[in-house]
Amino acid sequence: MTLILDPDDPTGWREAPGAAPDAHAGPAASAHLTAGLNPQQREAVEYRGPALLIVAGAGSGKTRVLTHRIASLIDAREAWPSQILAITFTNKAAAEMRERVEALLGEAAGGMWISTFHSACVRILRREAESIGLSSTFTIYDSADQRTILKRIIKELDADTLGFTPASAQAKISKLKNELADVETYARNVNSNDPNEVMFLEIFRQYTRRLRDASALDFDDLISETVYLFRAFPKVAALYQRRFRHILVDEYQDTNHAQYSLIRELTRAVEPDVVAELNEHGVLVRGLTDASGSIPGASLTVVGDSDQSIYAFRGADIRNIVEFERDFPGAKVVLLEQNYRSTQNILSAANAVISNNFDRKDKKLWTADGDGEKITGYTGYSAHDEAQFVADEIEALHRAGVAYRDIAVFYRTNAQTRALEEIFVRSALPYRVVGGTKFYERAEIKDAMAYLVAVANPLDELAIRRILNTPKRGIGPATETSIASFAEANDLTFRQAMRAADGLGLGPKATTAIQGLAKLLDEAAAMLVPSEQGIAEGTNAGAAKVSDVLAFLIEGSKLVETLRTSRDPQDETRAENVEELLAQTKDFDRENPGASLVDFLTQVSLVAAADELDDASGTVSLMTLHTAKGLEYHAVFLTGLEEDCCRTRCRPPNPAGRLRSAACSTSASRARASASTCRSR
DNA sequence: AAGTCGTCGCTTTTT
DNA sequence: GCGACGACTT
Repeated sequence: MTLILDPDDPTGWREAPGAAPDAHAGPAASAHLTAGLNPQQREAVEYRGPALLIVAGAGSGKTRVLTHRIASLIDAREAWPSQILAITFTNKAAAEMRERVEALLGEAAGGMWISTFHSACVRILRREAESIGLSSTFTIYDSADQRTILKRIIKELDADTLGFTPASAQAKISKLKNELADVETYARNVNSNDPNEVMFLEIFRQYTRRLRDASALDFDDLISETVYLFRAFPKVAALYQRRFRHILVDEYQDTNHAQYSLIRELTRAVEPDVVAELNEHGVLVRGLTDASGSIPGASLTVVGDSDQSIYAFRGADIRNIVEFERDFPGAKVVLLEQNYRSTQNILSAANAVISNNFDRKDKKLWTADGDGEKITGYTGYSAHDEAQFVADEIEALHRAGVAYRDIAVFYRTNAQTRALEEIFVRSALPYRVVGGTKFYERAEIKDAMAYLVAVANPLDELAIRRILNTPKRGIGPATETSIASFAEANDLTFRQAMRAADGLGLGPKATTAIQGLAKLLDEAAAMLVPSEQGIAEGTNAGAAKVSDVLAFLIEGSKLVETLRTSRDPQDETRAENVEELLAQTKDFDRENPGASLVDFLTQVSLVAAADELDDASGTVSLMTLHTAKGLEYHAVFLTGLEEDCCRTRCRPPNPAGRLRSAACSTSASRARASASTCRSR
């Protein structure tokens, strides 16, 4: 293992006076960084110490506090930008936070890491991949990819007879990974008399093996593998523990065990023996060590509110925030209770719902903005009736001068958009569904992306098999199987087996087709090799741009051509979608000069629904309550509030025309979407 | 190998 | 109510 000095770590910080974190650093911030803050917000910005918990009720200005706190740390020279790691919930929130910090400081603050858990982990893993035997161009599998693999495994093992479905296996694997239980840990606890457990272990094993062989990680791996990396290689961990002196985590109530463990690893002190090793490798630690010769753990700030925990289904553990003071003894707690976004009527209604939660610490949100307009309740006779009400109300708001883009409609599940969309189309209301079936989930886009993935990561068998016969080139399942078994028998990768297609004894047509595809992918990969100068600099100089590679692949595979000449009328739209993807890669190339294909693929893998939201769109936004978290609108509609609306599975379909639907809207005041836990019974 | 028809089961919520 | 998948046909 080699330790390198982080390339984007400015060296100046070592010389700076007071660079070491110091709890008694004196008056913290310039006045402009605390101006206009209430006393509690100011306290949260100015507090200096190892651990700070900011309990921030909905709409209490926590983003403001976080950005001011970061700016204050930098402004007071208590941290260099590169020593800051801030974790946000979406990439969009990260970009906004960076802009706001830079606006406060009046200068660019490059080197700050502000990102989601997943983005930060990918960045670390790509850099340290070789330590854990992974290619730095590893693929990130989304849930559809996971399901495809699990489907194949379940079929091969006949596991469906025991009731396993791809979805059930995926959920179970995800749960285990979020609890940091890897296959071998699970294997040790398996009850060998239970055929279900034995079968699941086999599924888990195969799944793990296939991802490893393909050099691929799923979403949950991104977090857990980073934790394993840090635990197995203290010297690697020390690089990051040394670097990040201030770690700030937003939405802490929605962290799961793996994310919690990651934070614990990152805030761990570096022991003197490891400090000595860092020194030997030329990693500078001067000014960071304390009297005992160790580097103290980073200071940690978490922001959250247990009333706003909505991700328990993906392993979020509310104990992380409830037990923060026990985990980090001596932690300071600041409560933000003044709400700046809603009127009292809205707060009271929200409170009435939340107060039904058990185990709840009472919080009293208040506002100085007065009662405001009352919330409107409406009970419809059907989903369509409800949608019509919403549409009429939106029209009324619009006539009263509210812009469409300041209006949002929320629901629990994506399936609930249907009635709304029908009525909105009929009423000619401009709207946009945020999330749901995304652009990148369309089959033709996944095909084009699979070409890029296959070029970036030649080990990725899933990607290659997806495009093997797309567009149709006469390679059917039989041919596919014979390539796979040839690879297996000769210890080759699928890709290598394709290159050696001559020896497979297939028909001339199939052989030519396979070799043609292998050649296309190899040539595209060759375009990505940087020039000698680029290699010498360690940059991407001389490598083809993403859009050039994609254009080459589309041309060589006839992907768009095939769609254009197809008889299926829908294929014209599909061709346009692929062209749209090409346009997006051009935008990417322009906005990210020097970025690689892997950077593009990573970005696409990690976009959240809310990241796609275009603030200037001029349309009403439709989205799930989960997607809405952290967003803000002038008027919002909550639809489908009736009991049991989303659990049709266990109930017969609703008798026609008698579905009770409830919508409620708030307007003429700024309402902030902030969903709350609603545990039934 | 590709096209057509009929059956099953599925959806909370997401990085 | 829709889409994915398998069996069947050409």
